[in-house]
Amino acid sequence: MKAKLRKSERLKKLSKVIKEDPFITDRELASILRVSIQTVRLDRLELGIPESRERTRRLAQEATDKVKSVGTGEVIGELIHVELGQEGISVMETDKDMAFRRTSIVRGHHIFAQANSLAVALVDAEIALTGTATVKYLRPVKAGERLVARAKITGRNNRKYVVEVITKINREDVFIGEFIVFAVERPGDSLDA
Amino acid sequence: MKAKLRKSERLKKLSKVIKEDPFITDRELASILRVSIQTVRLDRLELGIPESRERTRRLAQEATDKVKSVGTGEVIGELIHVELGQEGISVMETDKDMAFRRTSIVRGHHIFAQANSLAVALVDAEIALTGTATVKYLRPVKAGERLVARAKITGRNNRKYVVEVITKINREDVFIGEFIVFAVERPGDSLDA
DNA sequence: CAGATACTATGACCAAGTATTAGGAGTAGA
DNA sequence: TCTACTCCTAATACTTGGTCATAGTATCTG
Repeated sequence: MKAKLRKSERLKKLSKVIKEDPFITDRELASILRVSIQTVRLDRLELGIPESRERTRRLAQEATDKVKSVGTGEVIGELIHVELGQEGISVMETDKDMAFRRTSIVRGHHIFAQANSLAVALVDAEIALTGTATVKYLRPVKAGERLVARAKITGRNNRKYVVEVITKINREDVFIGEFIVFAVERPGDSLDA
Repeated sequence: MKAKLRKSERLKKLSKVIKEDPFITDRELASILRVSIQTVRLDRLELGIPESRERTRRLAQEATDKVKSVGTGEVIGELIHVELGQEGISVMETDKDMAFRRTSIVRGHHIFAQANSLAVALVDAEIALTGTATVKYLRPVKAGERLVARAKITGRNNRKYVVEVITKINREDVFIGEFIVFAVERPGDSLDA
């Protein structure tokens, strides 16, 4: 069974190497693993790993999609309900890219980002900017948990809006924040209260 | 000179189309532009546009680099000075990807992210989590401006740290925040004060 | 020893190119 | 009108990084 062991180890190493460097070609893989190119191809086939060009293509596709989904929507998370000037709800799926690697705890600024962009989106004005924010993290959020943020405009004074945001995971509050948002005509206007 | 005009227009259209869809092949380009593949290749050569696979490769490379620069470092921005448990400075270059497209004003959560991650990094503990944050945006930040955040630990009570962050652009304050950060042994510990 | 499993080798083929050379079409100036 | 020119197309040979199928060798194992 010596060969089998060698093989399963090689398969592991193969996927590891490819994960680390998706651009690598079969030729390079062959020389790293000290086997023939054919073996590498068979191994890839067995593991269902596509060819180098396909891997690169997917990476690029994924990346451009990601950029678009972040850059195009002005709101972080998915807006599932909005009553302009009143209230709104946004949902955000968290993943390990948002978290500290050691603990899998989502970094605070992602939760803040969801809440902040929702608060800003609620204000019915050409341009709205956050003036101040007071937030509290009630419990750590694990990567993979689904954040539901509900925001309400609770006060208004001229161009100044008070927005309260509560973010929950399965009905449990995990984050609460108060945002003072300003509707601005020309950027550059003072943000002082 | 009719042909020349047609050509220069074609070149423009070529780079435009490629910009919109970097994955497109010469064959597809040829049928879109109603010329032969050879012409497309010559045009690309003239414009210094690499082949489709190379373009994809670069896209993927760029994307993975970006992901790494965000995901690898636990701190948003570049840490240029840290005295653990005392103070630290981080610098972040802003760009248009961080801003609202219409106004080029950097979204608040990016500024928050820099300050928050710096505050957390200052705490000398295995795991540190933000408990509460109170922040104020003093003036809008334009894409391209360089943010310098300086954080100081101003108080400590057992596992609870008070960190004050001031973010400046050329000595002008643009953001000020107070973060209460908790040093936690086991994730899941209460975050209440 | 036979048979299975693992590995290597070979050859035909493909996509999407590069690089080069050659030739036809239209146009502009002498 | 002829010539020279650019522009476009075509044809050919070669490259990379593969797929797919098929055959041969090595090695272990019952």
